[in-house]
Amino acid sequence: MSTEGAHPTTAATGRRRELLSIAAELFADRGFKNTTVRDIADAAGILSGSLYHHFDSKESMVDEILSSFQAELFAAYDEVLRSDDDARTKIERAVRLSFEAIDRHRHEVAIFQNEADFLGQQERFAYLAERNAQSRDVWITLLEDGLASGALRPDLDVELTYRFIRDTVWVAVRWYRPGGKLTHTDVADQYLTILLDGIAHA
Amino acid sequence: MSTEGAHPTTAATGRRRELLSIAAELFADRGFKNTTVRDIADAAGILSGSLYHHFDSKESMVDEILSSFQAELFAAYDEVLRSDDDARTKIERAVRLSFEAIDRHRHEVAIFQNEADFLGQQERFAYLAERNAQSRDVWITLLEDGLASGALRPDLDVELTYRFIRDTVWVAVRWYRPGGKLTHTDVADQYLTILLDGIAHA
DNA sequence: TACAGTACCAAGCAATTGCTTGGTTGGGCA
DNA sequence: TGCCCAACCAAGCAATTGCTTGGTACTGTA
Repeated sequence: MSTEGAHPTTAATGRRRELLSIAAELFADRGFKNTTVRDIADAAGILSGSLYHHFDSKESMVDEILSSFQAELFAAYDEVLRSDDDARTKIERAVRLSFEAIDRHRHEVAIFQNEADFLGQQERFAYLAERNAQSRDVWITLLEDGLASGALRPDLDVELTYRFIRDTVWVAVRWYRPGGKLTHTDVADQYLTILLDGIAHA
Repeated sequence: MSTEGAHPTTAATGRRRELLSIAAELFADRGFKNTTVRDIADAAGILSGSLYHHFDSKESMVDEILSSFQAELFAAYDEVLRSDDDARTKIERAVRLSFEAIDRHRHEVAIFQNEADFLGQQERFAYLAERNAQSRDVWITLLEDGLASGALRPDLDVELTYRFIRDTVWVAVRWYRPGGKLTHTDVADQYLTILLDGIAHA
């Protein structure tokens, strides 16, 4: 009868986490709708029905994958916001933090990128839209602080710049692979260089 | 027995085009796998079986949608490449051209962005990967010309810059809506400003 | 040794899916 | 008038889907 948190049985038994990880990889690669419970079970070496010993639906699997990832991510954003770094440093930290999330949670990021719009239509996943709004607030705040402090050029359209950064950062999940030639720090460095100073010759 | 072209009956009868347009919107909004032939038929006001009078499979519908769009897009790229504009102008034109494509063919762009990876696994859609490579060639050429002519800053990583531009441009299809407050030209202007000169204060 | 709980299997059901088949309708043309 | 043909309907089939049910093997604990 323990009812703390959205996922009462999140006290992962090990196997549960393992299955979620397998599911996350498949959801990220093929899409949620395009992954069958039999696919997941096959990858785990069990029968599809056995999944329902651990989870009560395929939906609750994505739900748990996404919500636990989001919780971790937004905790990190909050820390940046609450720090007393200057505006430019905060922006840099927020960008680096995002690439770090891509490095450590590619499947979760990919699922969110690909499925949030569609899943968000269901009431169960309404928190996805809330998180989106929350993320926008973070960035708009950072950018406005940057403008106010003179760190950013005054002719920027804040809303459009926010979208530019958001899209640019997260879409990297499509090609970035941990363990590849480029570390997530390398990518963040280059992206920040372009973002802050542009590609044109000075 | 006419066998010219990949789609023998592409000589659109009007109704055919109409059905493809309806399908494209649904594919873009819900995803290919997530759109049923009954969804398409309902939206068109006919029964699902009647679709098979016009097309021989759901797959051939996306196929036709994507391949005809790609043909148009790459013709436009070619024109930029063959022009005698300077390097920077060519880059600007290529960016603007992409936003124009998003404006005029949002559904097609969205489908390509969302489904290309998955569909590309099938032999039938191998041309998607080829087009991707072709697009990369275009951009790498433009960027290297820009570096050679001194229009771009010499410390740029060409490969990463290519990805940066590609991702940034196409991902805009997720939020851009024709007829909204911002025209595609507005968006292109702002994006080019950031891309070329960065967001930091000079 | 008895027992409880976790992790799973074996079989199958109801709904949904893409697609097929054989027929009907109505406008254009000779 | 007779015919054609594009466009559609009505019904349904086989496969796939998410999920359920009733049971079994194994492990740790008292």
